[in-house]
Amino acid sequence: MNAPVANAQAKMLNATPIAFPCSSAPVTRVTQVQTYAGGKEIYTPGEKSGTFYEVEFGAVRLHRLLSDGRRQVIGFYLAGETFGFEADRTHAFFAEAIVPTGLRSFSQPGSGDDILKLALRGMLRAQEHLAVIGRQTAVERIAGFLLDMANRQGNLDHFDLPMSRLDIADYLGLTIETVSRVFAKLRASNLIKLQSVRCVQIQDFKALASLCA
Amino acid sequence: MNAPVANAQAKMLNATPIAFPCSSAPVTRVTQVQTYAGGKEIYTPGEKSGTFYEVEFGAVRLHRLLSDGRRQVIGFYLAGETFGFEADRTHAFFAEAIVPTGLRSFSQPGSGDDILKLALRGMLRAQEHLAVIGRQTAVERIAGFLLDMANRQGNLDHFDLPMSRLDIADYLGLTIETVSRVFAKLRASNLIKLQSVRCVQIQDFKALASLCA
DNA sequence: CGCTGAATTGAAAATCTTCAAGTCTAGTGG
DNA sequence: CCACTAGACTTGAAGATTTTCAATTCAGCG
Repeated sequence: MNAPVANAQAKMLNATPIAFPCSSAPVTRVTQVQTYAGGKEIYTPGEKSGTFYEVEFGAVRLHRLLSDGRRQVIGFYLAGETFGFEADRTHAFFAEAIVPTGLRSFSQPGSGDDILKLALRGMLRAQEHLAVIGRQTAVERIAGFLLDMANRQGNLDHFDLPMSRLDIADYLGLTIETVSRVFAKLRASNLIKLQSVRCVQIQDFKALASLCA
Repeated sequence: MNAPVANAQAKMLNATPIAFPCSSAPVTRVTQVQTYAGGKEIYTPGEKSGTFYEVEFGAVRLHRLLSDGRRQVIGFYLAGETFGFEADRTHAFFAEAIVPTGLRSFSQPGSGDDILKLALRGMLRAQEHLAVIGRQTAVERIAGFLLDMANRQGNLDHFDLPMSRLDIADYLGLTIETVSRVFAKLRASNLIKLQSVRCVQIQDFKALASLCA
């Protein structure tokens, strides 16, 4: 198995979040790391917000449920990325660990500057998401998604896809079957290679980028 | 003709932006109102940002161009709404007046609190946009779009659509023909009524909302 | 070794896009 | 006042893409 990053702590399972102190405080007071098993909820809609989380390792998914039972994935957060502050005093989404995940939480954001920087980054991310799913075809969306994921993991030769195909589908506004078929097509065209189902190697960056319009 | 709001100043045309002083300063220093004819550029990508704009009347569109010539509309801003600060020091999008429009500009945002509030509101709007175009079918997207527009114009019985069908299409990731057909279908089902091409009356709020999943 | 959930694949049906005519409407000029 | 025009909008039909439903295949785990 080749997954390079996200499964590093795969052995640490089923633990309800356990807090433990942690030294290197980057921005503010309450600094601790909690670990979550894959699939564990971090918060739910309606809970009061005000706490931020930085992903130490693993991956987090934000989503919401539509009234017909479908699910919309709002975003993914990888190691080093921050989430948890939303526009309201109250959370609008579900946050879940996708794989075993460590989160550093900040119950008091530092200066107004810090929180502003985070808000702007959050907006940038939302705009990038918009840019990807505003495209018309499934191939364009998935190519854009893969490039974004590669970029966020340092443009390594190969990288993890910690989320399931269904997560990707719900993120891109497609069905799981379409996602699967587009992956197959990209692989058949030698644009990507799947080292395993959830580990992608981009073989032709330029060609992939040209698909994103 | 029935357009209630956006064309109030339709007679004021072709003016290159003209600045004139204005008294009621809501937040900060440099306060003035500029008017733009429909179709006039407000700023372009690459310009340095730092100035905010509040729409006094009219409507503004943010968009960007894809490499294949297609256009993505990032958002619409109606009277009372604020735009212009983006994640970077530099604008990432085109901003254009859709109809004759008056903008109050703030070259120095007030306190950090003010700018943060605006950033959070901007993020909320981006998330709502995501929620709308993340849906799978054209009917769902347009129903969601109409409800959003109605909501932003005070849930009046009828409201303006200052933007063209093409603008709507580029906003929702659809073609102009699909937008037109869905409007026709909604009208045929008595969910909406078109008082004119760009003035919508929602006849069945609940039914429309139920289409949004 | 056989589960079980995830992922892939196939075929038919539904939806959307594309291309090609129209139609409508506001603005112009006779 | 009325035609005329240009641009926006609508509508039709064919083709392409995507979804849906169903059946396999695959991978990790007891």
